[in-house]
Amino acid sequence: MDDHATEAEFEQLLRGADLRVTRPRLAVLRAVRRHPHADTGSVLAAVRTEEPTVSHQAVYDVLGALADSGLVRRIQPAGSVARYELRVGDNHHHVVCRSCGVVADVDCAVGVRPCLDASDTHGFVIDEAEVTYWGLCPDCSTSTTSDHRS
Amino acid sequence: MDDHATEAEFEQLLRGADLRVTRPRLAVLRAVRRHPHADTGSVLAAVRTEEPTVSHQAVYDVLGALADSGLVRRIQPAGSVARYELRVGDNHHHVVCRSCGVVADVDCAVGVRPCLDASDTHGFVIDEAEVTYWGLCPDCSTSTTSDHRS
DNA sequence: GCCTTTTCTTGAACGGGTCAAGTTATCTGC
DNA sequence: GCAGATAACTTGACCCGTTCAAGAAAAGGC
Repeated sequence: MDDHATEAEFEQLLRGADLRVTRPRLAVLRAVRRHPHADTGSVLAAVRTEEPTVSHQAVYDVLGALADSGLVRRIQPAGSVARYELRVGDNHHHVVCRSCGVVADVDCAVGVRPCLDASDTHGFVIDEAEVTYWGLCPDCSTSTTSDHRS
Repeated sequence: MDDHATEAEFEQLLRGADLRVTRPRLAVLRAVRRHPHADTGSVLAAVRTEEPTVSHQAVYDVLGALADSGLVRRIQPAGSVARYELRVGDNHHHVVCRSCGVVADVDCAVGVRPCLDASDTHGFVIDEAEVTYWGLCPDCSTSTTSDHRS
């Protein structure tokens, strides 16, 4: 992997968002890039493989700051904890497995801004339409017992 | 309100789902009908105005059982606790206010099963497409400070 | 290099939701 | 109607993701 190049990109991203460049932040960005849709705990674990001293609070803070500046996207399907991904600004959506909870990316077939024209918005000013597909992942749909969520 | 009629309907619904008819369950159904998109705490409070002795655990159990049988629908926008509604099976969606969190119903303009044809589903067997619109409610979009979420 | 401000560490606390054991109530069959 | 079987409810403890608060550390501007 050309980590030097992306490392510099991450720095650019942070500076562009008026965020200081710190080791925890770079480590979080690397972790989210390596583990798309990872929850906070997984990000923390991944970060600590490179930066063992980073606190869990730092990871919460960093993920919050990155999400606020739009550098990462936070998703949270019903019944799941918060998950994060680097893919941002391309209006893609997610499939969630009802059985094991795994998440995958889906490009919406309709186009760039699908379903954004709701029929009656009750006076809401809408800026985003988020689509979540629910179903069973390949593994869970072929297994004999179809539901083994804890 | 013609509560006798709907009371009988609620009984039918429960029996039809192989659920015993109990006072807590009827009270929860009434509460959800009266307070669409209410969270568990609000449902509990509403239930206790009629059945003061109902435990919080009972409300969790009842809402879970009703949701599992499809008598109520559970929604959980990112950053929100679980919310419940009686409107079921009509494939409607929700607008959520980014500022105050209020939820409103939206009939999708596209049709009965919008966006259900995802471009590449990675082998998932999809059974539902859930659309969440994000924006500002009328109150929050007209107030001077546009963001006062706690 | 120094100063200001942001960021991180430490450690406690919060709250929605769940677990578990025992009691109560609903329904079925007589 | 009544008794037994089983589903549902009460009580109370507990879990865990997330947040709060205070002080220490480090990044960036001068």
